[in-house]
Amino acid sequence: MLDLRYVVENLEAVRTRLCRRGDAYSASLDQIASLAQTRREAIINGERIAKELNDATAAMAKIADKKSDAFALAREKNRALGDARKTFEREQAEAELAIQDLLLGIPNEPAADVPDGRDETGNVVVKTWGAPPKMDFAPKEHHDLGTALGILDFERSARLSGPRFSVLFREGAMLERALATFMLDVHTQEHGYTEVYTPYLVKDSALYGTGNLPKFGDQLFKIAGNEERTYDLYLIPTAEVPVTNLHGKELLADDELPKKYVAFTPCFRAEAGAAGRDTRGMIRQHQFDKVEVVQLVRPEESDAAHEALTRHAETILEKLGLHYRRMLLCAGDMGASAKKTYDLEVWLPGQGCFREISSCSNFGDYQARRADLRYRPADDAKGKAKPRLLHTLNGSALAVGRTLVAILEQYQQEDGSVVIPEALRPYCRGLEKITRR
RNA sequence: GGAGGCGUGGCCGAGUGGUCGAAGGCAGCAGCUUGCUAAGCUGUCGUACGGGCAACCGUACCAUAGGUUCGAAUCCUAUCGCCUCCGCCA
Repeated sequence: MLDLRYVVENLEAVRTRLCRRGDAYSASLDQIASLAQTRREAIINGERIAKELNDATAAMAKIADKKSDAFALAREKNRALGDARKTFEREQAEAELAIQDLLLGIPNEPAADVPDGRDETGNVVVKTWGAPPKMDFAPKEHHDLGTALGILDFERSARLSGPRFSVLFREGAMLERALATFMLDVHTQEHGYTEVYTPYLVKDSALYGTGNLPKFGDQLFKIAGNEERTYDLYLIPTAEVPVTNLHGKELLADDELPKKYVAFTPCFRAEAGAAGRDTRGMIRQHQFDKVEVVQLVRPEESDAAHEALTRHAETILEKLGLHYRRMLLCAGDMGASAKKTYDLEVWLPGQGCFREISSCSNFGDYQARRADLRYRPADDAKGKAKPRLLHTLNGSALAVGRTLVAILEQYQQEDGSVVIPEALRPYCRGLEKITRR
């Protein structure tokens, strides 16, 4: 969410910058400006009357005889003031509610160094690491490989849960678990992240905090039932949601920053609107595992933290020897909450293309304002510093299922077996290769 | 699931209808001390919004949302959360 005062005072500049996303949100911005004026007038009027009433009330407290005519008269007079105040307060509250609704629907401003572009064709290749593995045969796609090896099963998962799920057997299941442990170890031991285990169900308020609600509810699984509950629960679409909101409504001390968390969780996505896309295999599922890194940092540190965090994700790919490239997303292809995003795309020889395996974003204070993430800066020369909003960042490091896919496809052999990357072998009881049984 | 209790400032903790934004303590900050030494003394010290060039002024905020009242941290209702006991359970 953008700051109201900032929007009102920089209306045209905001309009121009949002335009880069493909929609200037002009109508919303104009409504916000107008409502802000209404709100300001209601505040001024309401406060004037509140002052009057407070003075009158204080005077009443001094009347010794509460049964006197003077007291009764004052009471009558003040009743009207109280009603008037309530009217203005209501007007203010209504304006604020409407403003809030509009602001929640407005995306973040793209950073200045984000390229123009309306969709993924506007994204820019920043770098490419490694090379496609040499294969003197036609590479297979992961689902054919995995099914033949008996480690992937999409028939039974369909029977159990419908489309967009999978069952993993033996080395498949082991690899999933090994990858998660491997990634967690690297991030906690080498990159300084604190491992955290969170709930997989969250209140809607947490989803407002990260920006998944109110606009993208169709991507979420909402938990049905339970009449007695007064709030909605959702399955998390990513660990970003519980982890980013972890310190919501707290006031963090300067010396506990930056907060760096890594969490391994399942992710649940409705994939509405993705009908027909990636229907085969493990690329796009309703449930998948992901190791997510999240940072809460001082505002002036977020750009550097974004570069570092992206490197942390890349490290995993490099340790696994997986050929990939880094993309800088253009303004039109970024998520609504982000101000700058790098996607890491891993090479899939079976599909003959790069596929997203990680998305690393800097959100500036956009999520922090929604989720109420603040810290008190260290005292400056002028004395005690005011609380400030933090900046939030996160990235997949990595999507475990897609990493498994990439390993199957990049490490496949002509006979259909799959070599296990060396870095992963200690997590696989030393196993070097997956072969057909 | 049943019974009871509790939610106050960064933290702890007073306060049960009328100058209470809220005593006291801790932490922090500034200064003074330097023979009580992981010390002592003094002062200062919330957040948001609105107005003002500014000093500053005003309003709101005692879990959250409503309500009663001339007036609510204090009374009422609902909700959320935590604690204790019983039951159940992995």
